[in-house]
Amino acid sequence: MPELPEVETVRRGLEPVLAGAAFAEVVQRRKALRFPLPENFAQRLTGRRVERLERRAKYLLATLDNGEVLAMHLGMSGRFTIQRPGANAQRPGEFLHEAGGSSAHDHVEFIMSNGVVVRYNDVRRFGFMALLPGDELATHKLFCALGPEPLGPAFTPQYLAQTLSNKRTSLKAALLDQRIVAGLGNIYVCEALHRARLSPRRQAGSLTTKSGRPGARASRLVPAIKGVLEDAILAGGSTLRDYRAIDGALGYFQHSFAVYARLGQRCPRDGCKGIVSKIVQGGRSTFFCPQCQR
DNA sequence: AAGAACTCCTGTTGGC
DNA sequence: TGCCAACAGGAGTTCT
Repeated sequence: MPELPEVETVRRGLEPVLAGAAFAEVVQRRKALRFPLPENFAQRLTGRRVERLERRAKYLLATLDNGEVLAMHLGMSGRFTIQRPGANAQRPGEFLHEAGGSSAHDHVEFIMSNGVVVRYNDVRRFGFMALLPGDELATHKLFCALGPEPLGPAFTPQYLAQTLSNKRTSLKAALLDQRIVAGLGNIYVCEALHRARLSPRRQAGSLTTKSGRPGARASRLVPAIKGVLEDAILAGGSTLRDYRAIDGALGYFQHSFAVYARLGQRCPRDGCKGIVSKIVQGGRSTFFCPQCQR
């Protein structure tokens, strides 16, 4: 479910309640999510203080006062909700979890020293949590192969053209590959390719010119990716089905989609008369405008 | 060895 | 209305 903008929105919501607080109690309702939860998970967290909450790709990283890092991935349907101390009555229109009390698919609960209850809910259980030594993060198998942050300075047209050179897979599949660039998912790849006027079917290696320089296409694509992500973060992410920020707020970037989930509608690009198409690539739906995306 | 297919899981939706 | 197949924001594993 959540891609980089949604995870970043969750991070910004959780950071004020987690950073500086300690785990007073940890409730673990099942042994495993996608993978087994860490051995002695609750015991190892209890009493630890969270020093900071960061994001890498689609991971949330809570650095603890003993040097360990709690890494959390939301998978497709994972979400965090918070219950503030004394917030018992459900107010009209309020997100269910804000009313307090756990519900089905709440798999982990963090009761913090500041009285806030943070719940991890994940219907499909494709998410997972790991507890790792901080100094081993960079070399851990979950993180060592991740590509650069798309919003970071290392993600440049030069980097992308270089990395994609000779790749025969589709541009769509390449951008979903977290080893190439880390944090994009199905929605934002579709949207970025539309902004860059590039076909999702184009061979990834075709971004590289004969001279090996980035060329016009890579030079359009990189700013398109950054722009889409920045706009989506400003909008609090996209709510398709059930994604919410931790306070229950809806993202609203879905209202700005140019192509995603807009099959059959007019391409919104000025002067383009195309109709949004849908194809399947690697088992995932791709939305694009065959008219202006080449 | 790159690239594509399959897999995990539950809930919702759309077509008949 | 009911039933059932298709599909959903991800990504590790297994195949070809």
